[in-house]
Amino acid sequence: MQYADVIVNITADALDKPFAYIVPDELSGQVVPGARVRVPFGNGGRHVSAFVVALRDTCDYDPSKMKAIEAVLTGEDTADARLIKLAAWMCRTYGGVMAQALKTVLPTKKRVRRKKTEDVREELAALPAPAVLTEGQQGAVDRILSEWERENPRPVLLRGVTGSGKTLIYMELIARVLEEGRDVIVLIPEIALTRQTVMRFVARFGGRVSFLHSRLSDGEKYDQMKAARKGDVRIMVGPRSALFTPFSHLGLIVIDEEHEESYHSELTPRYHARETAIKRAEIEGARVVMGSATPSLTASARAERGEYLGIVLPERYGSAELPETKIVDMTEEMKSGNRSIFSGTLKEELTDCLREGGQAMLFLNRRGYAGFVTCRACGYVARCPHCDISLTRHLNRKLVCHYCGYEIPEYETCPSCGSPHIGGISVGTEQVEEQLKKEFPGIRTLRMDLDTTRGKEGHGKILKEFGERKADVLIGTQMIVKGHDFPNVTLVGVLLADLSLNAQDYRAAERTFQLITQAAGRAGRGQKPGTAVIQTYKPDHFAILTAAAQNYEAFYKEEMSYRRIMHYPPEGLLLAVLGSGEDPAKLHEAMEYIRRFISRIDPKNAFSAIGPAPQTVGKVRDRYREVIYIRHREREMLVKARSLIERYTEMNSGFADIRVEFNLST
DNA sequence: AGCACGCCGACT
DNA sequence: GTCGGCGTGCTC
Repeated sequence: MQYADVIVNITADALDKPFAYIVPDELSGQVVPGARVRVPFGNGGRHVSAFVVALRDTCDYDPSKMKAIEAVLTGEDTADARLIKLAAWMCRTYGGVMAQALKTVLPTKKRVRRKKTEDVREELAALPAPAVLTEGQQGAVDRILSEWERENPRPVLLRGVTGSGKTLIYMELIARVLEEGRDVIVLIPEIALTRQTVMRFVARFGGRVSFLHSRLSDGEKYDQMKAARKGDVRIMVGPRSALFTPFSHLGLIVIDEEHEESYHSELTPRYHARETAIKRAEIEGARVVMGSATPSLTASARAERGEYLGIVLPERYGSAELPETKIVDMTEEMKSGNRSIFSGTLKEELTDCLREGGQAMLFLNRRGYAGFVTCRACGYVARCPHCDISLTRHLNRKLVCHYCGYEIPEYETCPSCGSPHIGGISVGTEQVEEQLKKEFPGIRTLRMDLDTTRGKEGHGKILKEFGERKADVLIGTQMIVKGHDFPNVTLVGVLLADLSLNAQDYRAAERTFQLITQAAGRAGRGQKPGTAVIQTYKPDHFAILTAAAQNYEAFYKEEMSYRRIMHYPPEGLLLAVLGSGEDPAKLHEAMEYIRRFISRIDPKNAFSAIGPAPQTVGKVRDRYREVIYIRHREREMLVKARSLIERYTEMNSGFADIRVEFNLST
């Protein structure tokens, strides 16, 4: 006998679980995961449609109480049916079960609580007339439109520095798609959904545009999705989850700031919005346009191979010029006796900036700094000889590689210069603010980091105050560099540019380049020319040099050759097997078993597996976390490895308390 | 969600 | 006596 697990209705909490049904012989073969079926439900003689999420030969439910599937529903090409198809693809591509994929893709109605939505329309009077496209922007629009004439238009990757007018190009394309009677999804990183963005879209498209953001309740989100389904809304702007807006005639998906990490979901299914958008567009017959000043290496590599249409917008929009950048070697500062966080150059520039009535932003790139060990005299950082990833200090006074588990005892003195000033760095935005007030008495500062933005609207409030010139200097972490336009900022200081180079991750250089490029791009966005001061212990590192020169091509070339040598994505595929458990010894043992299992699937050694090693964050909510990386050239092989490991861990009782997840980087 | 079951008030 | 209110609880 064959049984099917079926999801009846995910809009009600109580029904949000699989129900088991008998598969009649005459329907076997047609009943497959992802299929829509008709089933009897409840004792009132009801019949409902449901989604098959799994097939099985055994059942845990009493078979005498079980009902049979009545029919397989086909031929309906509704928005829901297409989204379910997408969910089935996500399941195959990213792993996990169909029920989770369905929950991700279909709008769920939880408790509906209606809040009054804010009306921004009054503020619109303040906006200028619609902008006219420059020659370069019009050229880009024309190239995209002619690509759309083709039988199978490729996804478009638009590269243009901050201020080159990517948003204007999107809007022009959106207007065309709306004229065709088709709908549009615009994905943006959550942090970029500012009042400014909202206003620009509302000014151009009025009531046809709607916004999703994290402050909306589930009920409000559901209402928006309903409005989109009905056709009351034609453009949905929002983060990753907006990708699943149930439009019935989807024509275009825009992905702004394509390189942003927030497009990669941390929850199962661990989908990537870029790949998933391209798949949804394929199912719906829609197009994809993505843009960034600093595209991900993956996207650029695909454009280079011709899988995407790559378009470069060279000029900055308006009269603003690129900022002048100055790289300051902090090792030299230390040698000349300056032990402050601020270099002489930065202090001089800040003094000039304030005297001329300008504003400054100080950016402390703290990402990935936790746990790495550096020499404050020479900037030396210990790296793994096998993986070229910086080592992490553990509580047992050992330095460990998070990729392969290589470890050495902690240093007493710097192996490079002999200085005893080797240890963990701890600089926070608070210390920067304190120090700044000491060195510049009377200076007005605002601080923006996780602590100060926790409150409701905290982050919008800080940006608003800074925009109104209520402070001279804005100090912050990466969140201040994302897409905010302050015309009066003429100086940007990057305090420790190489900090993020030491993240325990093969993408460290890519992230550093992106962050510095964007930080420097904040200076001089209005009429005044800007200056960016980049303080670093590694003034010769290519990621810092190319970012200072705003030279994407040079960075791309160099970084790609490194990825090629190391077989890191996009020059190879990397499957992370993420294990977690409460008992660290048990977890490690289980991960060792997985590692051995991998070498058994592949005796010829076409897989290269590294690890198990602790994950970057080694313990979360009392669960220890380890990872094994598997590299292979072919995606199919990694997908196969994943399903074999999945089956292996399900069948072995030793994995009962261990949770295993997968993450494929391409 | 939607339907049954169930335990209390005013009606032919 | 019974018709109907909607509060719980269950649906493979």
